[in-house]
Amino acid sequence: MNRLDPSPEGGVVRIGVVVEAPQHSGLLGVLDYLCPTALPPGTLVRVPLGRRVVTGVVWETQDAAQATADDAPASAGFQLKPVAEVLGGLPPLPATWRQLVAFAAAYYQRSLGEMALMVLPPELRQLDAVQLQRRLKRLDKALAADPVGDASPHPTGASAEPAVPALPELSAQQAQALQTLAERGAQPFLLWGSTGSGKTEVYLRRAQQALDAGQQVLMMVPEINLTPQLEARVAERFAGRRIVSLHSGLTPAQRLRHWTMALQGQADLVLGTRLSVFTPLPRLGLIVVDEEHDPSYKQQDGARYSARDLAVYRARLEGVPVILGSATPSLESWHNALPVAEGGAGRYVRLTMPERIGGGEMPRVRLLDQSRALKPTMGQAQPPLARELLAAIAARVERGEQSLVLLNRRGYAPVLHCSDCGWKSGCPHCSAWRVFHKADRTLRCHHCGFSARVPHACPDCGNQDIQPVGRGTERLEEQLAEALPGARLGRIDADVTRHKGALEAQLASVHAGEVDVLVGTQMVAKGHDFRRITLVAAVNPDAALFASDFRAAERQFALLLQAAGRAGRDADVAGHSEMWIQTWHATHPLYQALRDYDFEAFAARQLQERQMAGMPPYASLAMLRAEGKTQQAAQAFLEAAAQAVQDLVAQAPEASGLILYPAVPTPVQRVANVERAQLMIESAQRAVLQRFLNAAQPVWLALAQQHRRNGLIRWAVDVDPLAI
DNA sequence: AGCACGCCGACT
DNA sequence: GTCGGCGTGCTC
Repeated sequence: MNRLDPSPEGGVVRIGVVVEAPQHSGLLGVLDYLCPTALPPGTLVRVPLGRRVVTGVVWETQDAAQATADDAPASAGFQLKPVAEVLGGLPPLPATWRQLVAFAAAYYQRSLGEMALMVLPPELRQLDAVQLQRRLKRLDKALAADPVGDASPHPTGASAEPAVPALPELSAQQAQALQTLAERGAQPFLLWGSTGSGKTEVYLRRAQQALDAGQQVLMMVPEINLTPQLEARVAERFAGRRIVSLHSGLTPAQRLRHWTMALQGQADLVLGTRLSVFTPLPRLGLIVVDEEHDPSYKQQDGARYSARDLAVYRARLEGVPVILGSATPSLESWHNALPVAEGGAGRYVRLTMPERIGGGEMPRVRLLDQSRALKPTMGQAQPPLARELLAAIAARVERGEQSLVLLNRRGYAPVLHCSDCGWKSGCPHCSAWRVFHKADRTLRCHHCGFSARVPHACPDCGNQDIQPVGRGTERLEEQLAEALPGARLGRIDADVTRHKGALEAQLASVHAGEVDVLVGTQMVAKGHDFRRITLVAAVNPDAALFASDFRAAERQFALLLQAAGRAGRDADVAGHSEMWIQTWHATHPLYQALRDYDFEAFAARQLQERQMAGMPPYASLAMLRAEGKTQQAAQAFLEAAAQAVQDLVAQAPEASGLILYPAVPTPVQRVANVERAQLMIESAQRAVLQRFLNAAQPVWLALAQQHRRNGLIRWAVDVDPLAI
């Protein structure tokens, strides 16, 4: 032991450190190391682990003498190693950060170390003390040279001019919302406001108050690249403050720099995506979650956390207000904001802003009954666009107004089909069709990326006549071009956006009026402020009505309403703006509610269905997912997992309704030659589900070990799954 | 997860 | 004779 003690005073302290180690590594919890001095919890260190040195976070400190007095089972039989080095120069991560990470790890069933290290900037995990010191010195120099501005997303050379922009006048409802915010203090708020009602202005005003009070603000958005306008607006409004962005699109060095500025209190406002919910902010005073219903707040692999839910938890932890904003709140948030007297949970304060700023009306919704509209042309192979809709678009082209046609499916056609032998363009590695992309003549699998040139003839029978079936955005663009000669077409989807700068270029040409008809997937429905669009059409919105996923309707309603919000943003054109829904089910309640812009009615109906079906927010769900070499292997593990915890299920209180459903293949059963299956777990009480998962985890861990040689590849628990 | 050790096929 | 495949096992 003596040779491990480098301290001249002879004092050795045992410290607990968390390192990046997934739960199946067997290294759960906190690892013990020796250190000459007691490092405060939250300190970043480099520690030896096996034959390498890894970055870790000091979690707890214990006196060595005291430690030996305790039984210390974790280190029994181990020769404790000393900490390799301390990553000095950075303040320790705050206690609230550690509490947030600990909560997230426990709630989402991941190891503490994995959670803690995963939410640090990736670059930080690579650097040793010397390298980090160098980075910090450079940052200090840059900040000293430019007291405010350099690190902001829009560096401006001449920022000496304090160009205070004139603040827009508040509407009565904005003023009311701000007053309620001021009165109710540190609470969760649901800001329910129509698109165009000025939610952003409320965020900015409230943020201004926090900044003036010397506090930091965390502002979260679903996807930063899709909302460049918000970023610009924040930068403009708070020109005198240091604003940093935090998202996965940054270079590793930028991300480290922005994160460091947040931790050191140099950044006043952090604008970021879901990963920014973990940003350490010593002076945090306000959290904003914009478009809180957006599915991108849920991490979809690894530790599957919900940044929106963690934001609410964090706000309570730190005693600060959190504003969740949306025109179409998630039913969870809606239920939380509904007073108890109205059957809700009454946990959030609801702020309502029903009117659009400037008196602009939402577009009139027109439900176009396709079963009638398309009858005369039913003989054709491909259902075109309804004549009525084409006429409406053509009229707008003539008037110099713009139209947006929404189709949530990219590519030319979702599948190719041989009419002779029945061959279809399946993916050899997945249980899915390969999509025909006409632009580059490929058949592409959207699940595994497998791509090949489109064949000239049927690969099975040699028939030359293979037909595209169905329609994607490419084909829609082509059909519109044919039907509207002379109209200038534009398209925005993931294929266009793949090329860097293409999205910006395309948006700019729309804004410049160089596009008459814009075709796009859901990504165009988000946040963009198109001034001259007076018609939005959804041409294939019905699939969501009958999806097996209980959240499909909620998502579709939000998407359509958000899309409608793209139209009529200028009051002078709002009067004749329209939202067209080309549907086979015009009388469906979802469309009826949409026609009346009645989110409350839609939500009430959905909540009623959820309650009857025992679904969230009236029940808590977890999904046990497995991947295997065969479907049988994946399902065998799930079934064994359910079997192994039968007694735990039996122990749960009767009223909690803890149910394990049978193992089933996932909706897309095979991806990249990996078979996937899942098993749903449900309980009426979140706490019961949590206790159950905590108890089941070690059982499943051991079981998975056995099943690995039977073909189990991976498994994981997804708490509060978005899709089922 | 990494990174070892460890035992069986085709190459400088 | 070695280089290298990835199967099992360990890391405070």
